[in-house]
Amino acid sequence: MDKQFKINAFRTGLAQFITFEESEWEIFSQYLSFSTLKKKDHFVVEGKVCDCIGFIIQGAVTHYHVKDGQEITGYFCFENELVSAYKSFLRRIPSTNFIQALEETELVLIAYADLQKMLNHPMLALKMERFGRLVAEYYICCYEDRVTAFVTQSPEERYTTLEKTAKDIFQRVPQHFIANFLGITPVSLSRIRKRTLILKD
Amino acid sequence: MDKQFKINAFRTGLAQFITFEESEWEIFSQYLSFSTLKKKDHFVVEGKVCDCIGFIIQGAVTHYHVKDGQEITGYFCFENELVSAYKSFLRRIPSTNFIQALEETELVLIAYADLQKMLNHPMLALKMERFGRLVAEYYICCYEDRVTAFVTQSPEERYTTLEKTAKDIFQRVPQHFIANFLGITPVSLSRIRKRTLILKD
DNA sequence: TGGAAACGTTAACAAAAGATAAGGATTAAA
DNA sequence: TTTAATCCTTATCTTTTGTTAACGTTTCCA
Repeated sequence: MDKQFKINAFRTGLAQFITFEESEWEIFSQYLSFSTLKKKDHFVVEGKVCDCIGFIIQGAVTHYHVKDGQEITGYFCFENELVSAYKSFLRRIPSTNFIQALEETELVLIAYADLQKMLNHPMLALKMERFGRLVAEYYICCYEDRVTAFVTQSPEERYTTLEKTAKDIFQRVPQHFIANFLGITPVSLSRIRKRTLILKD
Repeated sequence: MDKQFKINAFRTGLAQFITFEESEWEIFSQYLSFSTLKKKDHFVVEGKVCDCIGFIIQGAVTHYHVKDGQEITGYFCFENELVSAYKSFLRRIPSTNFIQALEETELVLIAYADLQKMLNHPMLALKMERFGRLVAEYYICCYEDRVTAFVTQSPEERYTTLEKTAKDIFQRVPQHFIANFLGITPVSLSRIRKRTLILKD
């Protein structure tokens, strides 16, 4: 995939958070790098500090933990979303989970060191601080909903909500990943689907 | 409680995020206001836009949802922590939950409108953007752990972890609130406690 | 293209959690 | 101080979930 295309797509995608003036973009874009993950390639590995934030131009990734030798999927990201092991990235500590490409995935990357340089760059500092703030605030809102769902809803309710609000995920992600995401086992999700399907008639 | 004391405590407490120069503090502190909540007073009510971020000088609050007429506690905050219904505050939408004082609680407040003024204040803008970013990043890290716990751990494991890492909560918060926080019913938590107590001998 | 791996469903059983109610202890309030 | 409210525990029963394993499909490679 062409770099210029990726850069443009990135700029468009960032508009949900912030827009750069030409002069700012010229500087900002010099700090970007690019990466293509093949299916099953890892973006982050447990035990290593996550060094980049990625923006997905094309493709999809999963976040998963390994517990007792089992992989448990906690999250997915698709096109036009940022991806990183944020706690690891922000605190510079080893990641506790893996991030892996579900399909061939095209990314634009911002390295931690480069982000720091931009935060210290007189022309960019204010905008980058704001950019960081808005991204972080965005995730807070997402997380708030997610935690609320775990606290106030049953697994079946969480499934029903997901099925209503993000039906496309089911076309794109194996069902047992979605089960993990909902905090239940694949077998249990299969049962819930059967139950709720009958009720729909 | 004396305002000057509260302001000083606030400044000290903010040091976990950011430190202000004298000149900055003079401006910043003019935007602060103060509040004392009596036990059971609400900081935020469902259906209303949350207008402030509070910093707890003294006291404790709970976040709770009402579902089918039942109160379900999702979170607690204590001294030296910020409190707000963030999604409501940030997006200017009605809150989906209540925030209520568990004890008499002393707060320093930043109103949304004032925060915007500070973000536009030439002397303060950069620092406030950074402040906002760091606070939001802090919560992302908290939320990441919380969601991970829901996805990868059983209720019993979540209880055991909490009991290890934040035992003091049990001295300060009714147990059925903690049950909600863990995503289970009070009856179930009581059983888990009995189970794990026996295993300890 | 043939064999292996991955995936979803189902069954059977065990374990855990939810719902409801009752009882006792503590705390708060009238 | 007496009454009421709050809180935790326990018991019983129902429902749901977890666990393990089997089966048939589909997908993926080698």
